[in-house]
Amino acid sequence: MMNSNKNIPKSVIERIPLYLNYLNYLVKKQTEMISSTRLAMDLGLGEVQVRKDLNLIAGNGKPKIGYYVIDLKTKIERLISQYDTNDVIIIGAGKIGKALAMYDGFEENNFSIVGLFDSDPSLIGKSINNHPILSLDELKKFSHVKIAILAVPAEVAQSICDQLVAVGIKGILNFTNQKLIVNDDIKIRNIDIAALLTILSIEINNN
Amino acid sequence: MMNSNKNIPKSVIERIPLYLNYLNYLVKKQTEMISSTRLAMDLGLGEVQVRKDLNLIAGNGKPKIGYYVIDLKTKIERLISQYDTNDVIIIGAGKIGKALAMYDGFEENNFSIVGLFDSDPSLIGKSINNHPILSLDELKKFSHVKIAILAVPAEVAQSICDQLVAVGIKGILNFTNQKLIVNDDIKIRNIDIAALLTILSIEINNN
DNA sequence: TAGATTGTTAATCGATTAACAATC
DNA sequence: TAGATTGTTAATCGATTAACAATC
Repeated sequence: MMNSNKNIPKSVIERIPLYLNYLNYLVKKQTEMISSTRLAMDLGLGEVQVRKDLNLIAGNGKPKIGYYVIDLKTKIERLISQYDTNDVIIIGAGKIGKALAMYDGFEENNFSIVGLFDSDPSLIGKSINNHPILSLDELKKFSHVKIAILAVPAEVAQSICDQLVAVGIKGILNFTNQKLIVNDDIKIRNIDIAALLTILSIEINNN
Repeated sequence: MMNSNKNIPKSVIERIPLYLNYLNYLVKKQTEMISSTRLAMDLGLGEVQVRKDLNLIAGNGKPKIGYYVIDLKTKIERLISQYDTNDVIIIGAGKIGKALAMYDGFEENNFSIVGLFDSDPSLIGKSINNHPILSLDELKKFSHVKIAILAVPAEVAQSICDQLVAVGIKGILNFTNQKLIVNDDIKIRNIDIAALLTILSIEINNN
């Protein structure tokens, strides 16, 4: 089974969700074709950049015509779902973990929370938004899961991260402000709301 | 009142929360001095980069000695709090807004949720985690607030964004996947959890 | 065909890193 | 003083953009 990996650069990968999101909107509007010019305008990107990105991702724009919406969407979805990355677990049922478990919007984007874990014995057995809180010992039963959302105290983040990797997790959405050290086949993305508010503050104050 | 604005580049601003976070940790450990070498190692950054950043931000490292922790922290905090950006409002009491209102961790980082708004009349008057849900008409009473968290449906995001700007908001943390068009004195940061999960999926699938 | 749009090659830009000078 | 660490100048790298060629 040939794998046509063109090794997409990080900067391009980070724009793919934008494209996918816009393509979904076009599908809903039943738009068949889209030009890079239009796409660039609506997403606030450079049009050459869009063309380069789409060419790299899909490689089949037609001069004078543009790109087939469905075709682009299919190509992008193929990039995403080669392996099953729809099932996601949340580690930590504290403030953030709880808020995430309460949030019901994952399904809309084809992600599904299939487990919620905590190390606090007094929480285990309770449920948040129909997600029973499980002990970390049960992690091994979730070995098909590739993505974990990490929402534990910073002090234990690295050690729990190591446990996750040990049971086969390949990608971590890290809500802690602890920098995680992992092999480079493990992918990490960090979300820190307070950090983003801080950045906004600095930008506002810097005129 | 002289303003020693060195016009800090975006890439540097984005690292400042990392530094601040680490400095807080050092203060807690009662560490007085820190070298760029050490800082770089612990944060996973290049040491020349750290030196350049700190020099730009604080400009007072001492060869052979390093940087005074307290001094660095003070300099960074001065960047942040020239204007009052501690008070934050949340717009939208739907899935995400609710989850954010439930999340109690803002105070730890000196941010405080001072208002929660929604346009749905059936929600107004109710409370989430002791935050009463207010009508958007009441926005004008919050004119001292500079930062808003936007968590409304994508379709209304731009028009509500415009309203926010009209009442004096200078920075928006945008949880919608709508690209917001604003004057460039208004600062925007986007958070899209689904997009980050998608990026992780692609990276995992791309080997 | 002519014109609109894609695709590619070269130039530019910004950020990072390397090499080295300055200094406590 | 010698050595460790900061600060700066130049080189490198990657990503974006500009100019233009290819093509439906």
